[in-house]
Amino acid sequence: MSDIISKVTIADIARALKITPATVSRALNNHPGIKEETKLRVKETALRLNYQPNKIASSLRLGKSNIIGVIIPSAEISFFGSVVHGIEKVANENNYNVLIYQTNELFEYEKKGVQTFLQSQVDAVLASISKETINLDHYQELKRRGIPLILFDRANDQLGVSSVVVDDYAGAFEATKHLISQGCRRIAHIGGQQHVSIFNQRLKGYIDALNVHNIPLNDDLIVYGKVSIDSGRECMKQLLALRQPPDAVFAVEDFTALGAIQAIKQAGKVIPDDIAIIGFANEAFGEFLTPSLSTVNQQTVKMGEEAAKMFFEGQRKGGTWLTQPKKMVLEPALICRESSSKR
Amino acid sequence: MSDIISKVTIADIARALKITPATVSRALNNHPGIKEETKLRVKETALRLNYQPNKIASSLRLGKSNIIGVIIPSAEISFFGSVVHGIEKVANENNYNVLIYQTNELFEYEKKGVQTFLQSQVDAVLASISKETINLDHYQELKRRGIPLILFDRANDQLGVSSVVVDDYAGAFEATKHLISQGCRRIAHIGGQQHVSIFNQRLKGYIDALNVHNIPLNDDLIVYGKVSIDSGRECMKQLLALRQPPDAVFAVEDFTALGAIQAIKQAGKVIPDDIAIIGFANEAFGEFLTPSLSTVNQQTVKMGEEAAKMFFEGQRKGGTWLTQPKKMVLEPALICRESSSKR
DNA sequence: GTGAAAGCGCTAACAC
DNA sequence: GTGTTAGCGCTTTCAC
Repeated sequence: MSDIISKVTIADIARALKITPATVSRALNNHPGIKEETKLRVKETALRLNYQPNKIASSLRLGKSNIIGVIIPSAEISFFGSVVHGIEKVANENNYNVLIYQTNELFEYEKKGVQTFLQSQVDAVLASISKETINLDHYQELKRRGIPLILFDRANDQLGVSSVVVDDYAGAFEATKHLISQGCRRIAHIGGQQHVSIFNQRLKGYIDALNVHNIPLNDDLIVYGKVSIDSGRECMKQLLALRQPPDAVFAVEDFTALGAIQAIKQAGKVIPDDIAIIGFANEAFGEFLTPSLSTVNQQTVKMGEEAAKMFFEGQRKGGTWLTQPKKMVLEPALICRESSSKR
Repeated sequence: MSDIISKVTIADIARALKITPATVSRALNNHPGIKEETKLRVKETALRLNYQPNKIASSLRLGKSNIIGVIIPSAEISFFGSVVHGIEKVANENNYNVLIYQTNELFEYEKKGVQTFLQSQVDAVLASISKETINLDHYQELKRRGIPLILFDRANDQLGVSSVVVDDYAGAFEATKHLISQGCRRIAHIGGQQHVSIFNQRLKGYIDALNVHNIPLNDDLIVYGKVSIDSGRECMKQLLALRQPPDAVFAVEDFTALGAIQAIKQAGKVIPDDIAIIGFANEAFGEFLTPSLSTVNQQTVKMGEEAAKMFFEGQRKGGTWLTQPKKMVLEPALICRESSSKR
């Protein structure tokens, strides 16, 4: 019954048509200088025999795999899922596949990811650096081998590679400004690890927005956490314990904001009346919360698309490492929902 | 400056040590019958030259790619993200990589996914069938080629392949029973497309739970939607428009439940007091809603792990298509949160 | 316009 | 315990 079909190769097609494998290969690849008629006959036979090209063989021969390796901290964070979606879209349009490696925010896994991709002979690596990572040598290895590296979101300028990021500073500035416009004056910030540049930028945006609006900076109102629900909750508790608690919070991202919301509710305070809050990232859950969470949208799909496009364009120009690194900065967009809208 | 290193191959190591490539290959693969000393020298040199094995070449030679192809409807649904996580875990332990293909619930993409995987020479395909798919011929093609196929969650018995599913019937039964235990008597069900077996099973579980508890079935209280937030909202509106609206709703999954919640709130009714509600799938957002959403947990990570394990076990026994298909049924677990807990 | 032949990097039979 | 040789399936120079 279920006979397992032996694989059909280019040679089988050649035999069936009494021509050579070389001609079949050329015909299938629409090589100019192959008679139209031959092309047709080859393609017809390929279809009839149910031929599927062996990409592995082709990759070996051509020295390129048509695979993009993507390194992300976690697929559970919808932000990254969304970026990957954008990457996949552009990749598929260019006949590329995408391999994903999750680092779980761990440096060791990140190193292993690069290694895996090296062995898999990916044609490029698109990566978002893990929060834990400080040493960047493993990425240098890609450079030594001439494999394009493009960073997105969690970028790093020292590597001298192209990147697509969102203007975190501007996003933070707008978010803070928005809280000010709602009448808040004691605006707290729950920040993240300051060696991660995006988190540092958001802090700066917050500070400058206060300055511009002549609101004195208050050290008590800035706390640093580890960027997670739990950490957000703990940081908020600290803020609530102040003799004079804040009337608004700008959280470094949405999960942190979520934790903060839980702490605020637990303390019996009302959002946004007692304390207004805004996050960053536009995670999927934000719009479903009660009150719904104000946040900053980062154009995730576009970020992925642009990162992938950078690779394909660099490829056309002969190698990303040879051309000047480009930095693309996407404009963030404020999303005002209930959690920050005072009447 | 940035010299691009030419690739180091097995031959380079051989040359450096004045031995043959064959020996190097064997040494690197820990072949028994290679002197320990040789192995050491080879590995040392490999490290020194910064050698990275070329998996593509190895794959071509061995006729296996060490890649598992995974077909899912969407990575945005955290349910699938979570299953993939489980698959990746087991895959990595077995030195395998995972390629993901998203179908966006579209039949055409599903076909294209299988095709892509065929060309990429994946060693196995793990898939969850899209809602739109009825024709299953593209999966037969995998069979013809002897490529193991294992289904998860959205399975189909006609294909005669192994699968890992959750006991949807039992989950639905428990969910409904729980609503009954809370004192609800007019329990509605917002169902999904009935040709998708998991949705059909959930309907059955709902019906039987009512029967067992002597609650008469009421056709008005069963509406069918397309399993999305919007559809959930619309279906709920229908139910609210009844002369006698329900006092509880069992939604076919969490996004549907979310839409229903929005409609209930909009109508000015209180959850769970006026209408209790429970979903299915334990999506990430459920615990953050207000009120938090009761639901049924499906052991997603385990589902992925088990599906992957099935492949590796079948591999040891010489081909999944030759052995009897196995069906693994995971037990769902009720998660009671606020949306269904009457005082 | 098509054929012949070599080779991408690796591994496995078969030698000895 | 290691070398020799051939070949996985494809593409591409060099012929003619």
